[in-house]
Amino acid sequence: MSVSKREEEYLEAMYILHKNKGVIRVKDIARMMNVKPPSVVDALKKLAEKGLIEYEKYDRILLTESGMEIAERTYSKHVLLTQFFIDILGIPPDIAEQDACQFEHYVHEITVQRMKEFASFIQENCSYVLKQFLKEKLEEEDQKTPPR
Amino acid sequence: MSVSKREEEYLEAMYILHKNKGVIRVKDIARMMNVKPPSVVDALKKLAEKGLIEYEKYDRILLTESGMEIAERTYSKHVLLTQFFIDILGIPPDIAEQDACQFEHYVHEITVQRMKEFASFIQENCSYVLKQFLKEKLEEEDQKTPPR
DNA sequence: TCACCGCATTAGGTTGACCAAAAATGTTTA
DNA sequence: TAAACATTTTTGGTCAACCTAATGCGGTGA
Repeated sequence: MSVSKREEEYLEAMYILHKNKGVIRVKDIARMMNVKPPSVVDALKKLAEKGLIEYEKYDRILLTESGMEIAERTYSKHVLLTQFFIDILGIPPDIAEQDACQFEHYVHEITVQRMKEFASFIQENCSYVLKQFLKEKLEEEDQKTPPR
Repeated sequence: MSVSKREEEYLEAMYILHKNKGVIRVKDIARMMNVKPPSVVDALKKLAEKGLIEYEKYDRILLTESGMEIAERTYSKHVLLTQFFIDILGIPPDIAEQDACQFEHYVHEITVQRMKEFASFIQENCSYVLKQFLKEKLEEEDQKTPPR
């Protein structure tokens, strides 16, 4: 049974809530996902049918093992992509975050893996060149945002 | 008026058809997009209403100036992303293609721009290291796909 | 302990994107 | 030039994801 992009996003939101606050509440999911509570309830029902979460109405919400697995995989892509964009390309953090947050749902495992390996490789073998690049780009950005 | 991801994909498909074959036909769009002709017609009507294409039924289909602009922007992101994945990360072309094909609709201009600049910078300043990386990864891949 | 309030849920409805089947149009060929 | 074929369009319907308004639940303070 396949998991849609949107479902993956719900799972990831729940995963983060679980990690940060311990409990997963409809209201908080809604806020994170920028939707209204009824939409969350719809989503929860579907995810429960697919066996990705445990959900009984008015009861606590939990990720099942397979839901957790998907969420973790997605979240780790998120983290890796964000790091790559910031540390290697020197993208501003908020932009990097937004890009990662979409790409994580499509990118192949091999691509993120390679980004990770590439980052290490460059940092080990020509970290000076990388620093040079990042410095240049940072200066270019500062030019565009003139001092107040 | 905003353009959905899907609409952007239709525009890009039409752009490529126009570029490669001169004419844009419903049947060909359908094949490229993996949908049936009625879905294409639905999409065409909406795109025409938004002023992104010229479309009268049974008549030829053309991108307007603003439609063309969106398509070109999207397509150039596509090309750039694909190149980066292949030339810098050493991702197999078909995977690179698939990843680019999704990310192109979300990625910020600055990120693709940076990828381009990064690629040039590395190729100019430590092309040997890059070659080394790609060689290693290629060898790893060959190991996994044993000779027949 | 019960009334209240915030939160969760249901009911009912919208929109975008898709499809199969049928109808309309355009094109080719006998 | 008209029949046959190919392509496009319409019709009518599905499904996912969302919403507002109304209703239901459950913990808290008077």
